[in-house]
Amino acid sequence: MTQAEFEDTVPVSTYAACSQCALAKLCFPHALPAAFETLLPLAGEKRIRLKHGEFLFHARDPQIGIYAVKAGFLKSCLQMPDGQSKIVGFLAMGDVLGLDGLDRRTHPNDAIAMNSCEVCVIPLDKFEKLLEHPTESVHVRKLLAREITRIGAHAAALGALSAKQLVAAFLLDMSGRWEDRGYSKSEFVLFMSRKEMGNFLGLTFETVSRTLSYFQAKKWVALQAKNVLILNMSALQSQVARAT
Amino acid sequence: MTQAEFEDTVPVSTYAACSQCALAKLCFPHALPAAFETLLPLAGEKRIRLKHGEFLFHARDPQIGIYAVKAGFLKSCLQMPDGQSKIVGFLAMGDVLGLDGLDRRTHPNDAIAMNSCEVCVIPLDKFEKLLEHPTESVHVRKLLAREITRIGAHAAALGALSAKQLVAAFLLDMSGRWEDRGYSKSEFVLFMSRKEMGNFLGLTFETVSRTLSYFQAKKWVALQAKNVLILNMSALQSQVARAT
DNA sequence: TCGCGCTTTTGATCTGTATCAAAACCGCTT
DNA sequence: AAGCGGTTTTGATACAGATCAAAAGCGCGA
Repeated sequence: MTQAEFEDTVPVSTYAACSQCALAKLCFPHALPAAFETLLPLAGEKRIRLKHGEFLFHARDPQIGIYAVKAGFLKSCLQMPDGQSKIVGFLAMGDVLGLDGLDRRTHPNDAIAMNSCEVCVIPLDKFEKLLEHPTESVHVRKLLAREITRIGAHAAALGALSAKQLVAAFLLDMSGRWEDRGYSKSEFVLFMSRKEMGNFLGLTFETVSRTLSYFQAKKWVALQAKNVLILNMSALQSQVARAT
Repeated sequence: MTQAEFEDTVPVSTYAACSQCALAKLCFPHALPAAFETLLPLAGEKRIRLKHGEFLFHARDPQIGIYAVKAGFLKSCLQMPDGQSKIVGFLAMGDVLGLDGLDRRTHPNDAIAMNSCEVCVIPLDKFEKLLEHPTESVHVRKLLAREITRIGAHAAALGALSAKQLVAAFLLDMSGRWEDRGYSKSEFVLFMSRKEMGNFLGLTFETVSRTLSYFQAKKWVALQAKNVLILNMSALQSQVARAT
């Protein structure tokens, strides 16, 4: 898919650059200082709006740019050899997508909107301009390294933890991500279905549902549909460290 | 651990730079062309020898440099919250280690020698010099992106595949890695124990052993201890795509 | 060469999670 | 507000893989 075709398939609009974006401190924090003002117009000048279920990009698509989530939630999905699709990550505002395409200039995964999303686009040529500045170059390497660490921990968890441990760890992870963004760490909304949680955790949605019910029965969390209220954070933490 | 303490704990010796290393085309291929000769002395001038079970670095150690495997095999292990240690990757000659420490300047994992190893060290300051050259900078980003893709695929596999699929995929992966290094893709030696395979794949060693016996009974592979002879590559491939 | 400890294989049984099934619940559209 | 499709919960059962157990194989040092 070319850039033109791409712009044809999704609504694109032009906005202010990162300098005016409250989220810039999350995706490209170093681009903010006054000294870099010449770089600012290079990045984030376009945004893409997506509706629930729309693809930001497909696996195997040539990489057109790097993306930063401005609003909404997306999932990153890998196509398995046996046909099914596995969720390998959930993306929220401030998260950067598409960096893993830098190896082969092709995305290894699908990026799919889970609700109404707004995503900043940094076209590849402008991204490369950005990288000429050492500070940005270091930052991009950090983002890449962080992603390796994150997925590595996820892989280890999938291979080592029980359903209860996985679900507890997931709730704590979500809690931390909301906290990072300045929201409550004990009261938040899960933006994915039980099925998507299960897919991500390598469990069936029934097991996820049962496990959440179990935590609720233990009074560790209070649940209402996708609303989560964490009542006993440390109980969840020790559940992660315990087996079964 | 400081560089000095580090050198105190493991035998270190000085050798020729990458320019004379037959493996340079695997780790830092772009450093080879004549135009970059000024950069060559910066990299790979030190090597570390490790014996079976010795640590190249521990999780949480401050990052001292980037490493490239010259000979031997290592494993990268993550410490789980419940105490156990999970293998998240196996490293062989030409593989680069330690890049994921670039985020926090601290290694997120242990790197442990599985036999007698020789590892090239690129101290961090020299690595940064190397990065000043755009070609190397691009290459490092590619290595990082490739690692994200690799671990992502591994995580997806752990969450989605059955024991038979996992073991078949593992054999094919090993086969491919030997082929990449110019060896036979159908006859090779597994450099890890069944226990380590199981740890990596999220299975018990008994299940790994049973599954290998099953493949052998099917005449898809011939096994003798750690020696593998693949007799029916496509059967293994379709096993990966099939369930159960 | 022998013997000791560790790894691997194979068997028997158990269990956590998947699967199958159905009812309750929710968000949307009309 | 009623109806409808998809999601979530809960129950009953099945099974893949874990666990427990024991024998066989192998590498290595004395």
